[in-house]
Amino acid sequence: MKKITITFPDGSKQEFDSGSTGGQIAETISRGLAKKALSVSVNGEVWDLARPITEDATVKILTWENPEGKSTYWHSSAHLMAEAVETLFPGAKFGIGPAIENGFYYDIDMGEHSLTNEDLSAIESKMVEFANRDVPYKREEVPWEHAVEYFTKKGDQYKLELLDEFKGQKISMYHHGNFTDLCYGPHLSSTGKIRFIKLMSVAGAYWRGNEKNKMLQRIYGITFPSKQELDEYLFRIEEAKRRDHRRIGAEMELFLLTPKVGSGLALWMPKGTVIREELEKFLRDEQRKRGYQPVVTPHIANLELYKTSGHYPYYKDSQFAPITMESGEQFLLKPMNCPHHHQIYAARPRSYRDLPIRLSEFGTVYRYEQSGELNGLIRVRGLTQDDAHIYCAHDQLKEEIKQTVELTQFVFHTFGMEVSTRLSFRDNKNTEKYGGDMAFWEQAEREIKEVADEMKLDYFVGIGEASFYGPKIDFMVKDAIGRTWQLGTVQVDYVMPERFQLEYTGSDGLKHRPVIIHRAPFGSFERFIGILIEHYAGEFPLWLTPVQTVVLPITDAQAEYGIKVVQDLKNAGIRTELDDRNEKIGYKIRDWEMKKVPYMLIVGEKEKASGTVSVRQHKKGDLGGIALETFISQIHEEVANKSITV
RNA sequence: GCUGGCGUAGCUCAGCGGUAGAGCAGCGGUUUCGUAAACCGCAGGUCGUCGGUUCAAAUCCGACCGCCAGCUCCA
Repeated sequence: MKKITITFPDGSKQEFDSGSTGGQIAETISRGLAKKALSVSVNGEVWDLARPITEDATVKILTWENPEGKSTYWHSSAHLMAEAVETLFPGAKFGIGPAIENGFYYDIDMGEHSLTNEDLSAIESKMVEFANRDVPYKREEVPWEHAVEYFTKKGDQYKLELLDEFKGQKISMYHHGNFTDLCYGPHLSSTGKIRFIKLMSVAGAYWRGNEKNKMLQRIYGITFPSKQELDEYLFRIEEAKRRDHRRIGAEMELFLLTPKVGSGLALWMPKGTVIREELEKFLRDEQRKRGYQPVVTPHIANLELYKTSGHYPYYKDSQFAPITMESGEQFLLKPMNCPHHHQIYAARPRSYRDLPIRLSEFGTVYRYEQSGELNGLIRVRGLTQDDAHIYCAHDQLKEEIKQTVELTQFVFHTFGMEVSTRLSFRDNKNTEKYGGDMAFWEQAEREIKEVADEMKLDYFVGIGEASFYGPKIDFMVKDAIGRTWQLGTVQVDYVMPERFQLEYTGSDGLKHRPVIIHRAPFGSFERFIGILIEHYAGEFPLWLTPVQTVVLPITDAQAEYGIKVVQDLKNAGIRTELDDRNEKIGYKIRDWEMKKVPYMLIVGEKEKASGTVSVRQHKKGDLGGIALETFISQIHEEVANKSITV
C-alpha cells in the first residue's frame, strides 16, 4: 500500500496509507478531536472528512473553533434547509445557498407562493426532523453532461445556468437524504451534527445579485452545535435591537424623522444638538491645531460647477433634481462640498509657499438616496460632512496623508472604538467606472500603500471600493458589541485638480498641479451620531451627554437649595436640570436612571445643612455625600479627559 | 427602485365584520416622602390616506403614503 506523508499545523509529520481520510487522521490524533471535527483543510483547500487523501499534504482538522469549520457546518445546514423546503414545497427551484458570516441562506424560486412566518416554522421543524435522521452527506463527481441531465429533468434552470460556466469539467454533486445539489462542498459527515436550528427571516434577493434578474426568496437561518450558543446569538440580536439608535433617539429626544418633513431628513432636537455641537467643537479644535482653515459655502450652486467636477452626470440618479429658473439658469442642491472648496483655492494665484492649504467645513449636502436605502440616521438624504480638502504639492502628499490618518485614528480612539483600515482601490476589470488618467491612479494607489506600510497600518485591500475620482483609505470601526461600520475616509485625488485646472507656481517659476486629499473622519454627523448612539447604547461619555447632572430635592423644603445647586452647576458650565416634581425620591431616581443621566445629585435636609450633594452615578448607584465644589471639579476633570465610561 | 412584512392614544400593545380598550407617559388633586414605580381622578384616537365590498369596516378587498427587513446602490 502506498504511503503518504501528512504535515500538521505544528510542523510535525506522520505517515498514513494513501487514501486515508481527514476523519481517519483525526481519529489517530484523538477521539475528542475526531468527535469535534467538521471538515479538514488539505493544502489550504477545505475538504469533507470522508474524502480520501492520496498525496502528501499539509492537513489541519477543522472544528467549530475555525471559521472554515463553522462555514462547513452552515453550508451543510443550508442543504438541510433546502431538503426541508423541497419536501414541503415540491417544485421549488434553488439558486445558491452559501454559508455567511452569521449562518447561511438559500435563494429559492417558490413560483407564486410567498413564504410566511408559519412556513418558516414548518421548514424549521422539518429540518430538525431531517437532522435527527442523521444521514450522511455524500460527495459524487460526475461528468458535466450527467449533471446537466439531472437538473434538466428536475427543471432547475438556476442550477443549469450555474453549470453553463463549468462546461466540460467534472462536476461535484452532494447527496443527503432525498436531496441532491450541485455543490463544491465541503460538507459535514452527517446531518446529525446539526443540532440547534433557527430560521431568522425571509427576504427578496435578485438572482445573482443583478436587479434585472428575477427576485428569489432568500431564507436566512443559523444553526449551532449547542443550545447555549444559539441562545447567546439570539441574545446578541436582542442587544442590537436594544441599542437601535432610532429607538434610543426617539426616547432620549435626540432627533426626529417625520414624513411631514420628508424621508431621510432629520431634525435635530435640543438634546441631540448638544451632542452634535460637542462633536463639532472637538473636531474644530483638533483641526485648528493641525493647520486647517474653516470655510463656509452655500447649500446650492450652479449646475455647471457639478458638470465640471463630473459629479452631476455620474451621480445624476442619486441627486435631487436641478432647480431651473425662468432665465434658464440651473442650480443643484449640493451633493458634495469639494467643488466649492476648489473655487476658494482657485480664487487667486497660489504659490508653493502657500501649500499645503487645508480648507475645512461642516458642509451640509443633499443626496437623493433610494427609498429602500434610508435607515434612521445611518443613511439619510440631508447630511453634514466633517469635510476638508487639502491642496498640496506632490512632494507633500505622503506627509499630509499620514497626518490625516493620524487625526482619524486619534478621533476614533477618543470614542473608544477599535479601528481597522481598508485600502480601497479600483477594480482593473471595470475601468469605465473611474475618471481620470489611469497613470495617476497607479501613482495614487502606490503612494497610499507606501504610506500605509510606512505607518505600519494593519490594513487590507478592497478591490473595487475606490471612488470615481481616486483611491481611498477607509476606516472601519468596531463598536461595543463587535459590529463593524465604515466611517472615516481619506482619499487621494489627481482628477479634480485636472478638471478644475487648479495650479500653483513652483519654486522653478513654472505652473504645477496640486494634489487634493479629501478627508472626513466622522463621515457625516448623522451617520456618526447614529453609530455612537448604538456604540454607547445611549449612555454617552460625560463630555457628550446632553444632560450631565440632574438635581433631585427630596421634598419641597429643599427646593430652594436645589435651585442654588443647579445655578452653581450651570455657572460652572455643567449641563444640569432640576427635578422638583412632587414625586417620591425613588420615583425620580428610576425616571432619571432610565433617561441615562450620568449623575443624579440628591439633596435633602442633610445636604442642605452641610452644603453638600449626595451623588448617585448612573448604573453604579449611591456614591455618598460630597461638597458641591469637589463634585464640580471632578466633573470638570472627567469632561476635560473625555473619559469613556463604556 | 425591487421583494416581503407592518401602520390602532405621545410610547408599548390588545381588539380582527356589530357603539374603540389596557399599561406607561400627560394633566388635576391628595400625599412632602432618603437612593429604580405613593394614591385617587381626568383627558387623550375620523384605527396611515383614499376608494371599494357590506344593512354594518379598525377588522374583508384595491391603490397610494410611511416604516421595518433584505436585495440593488452609496461621491
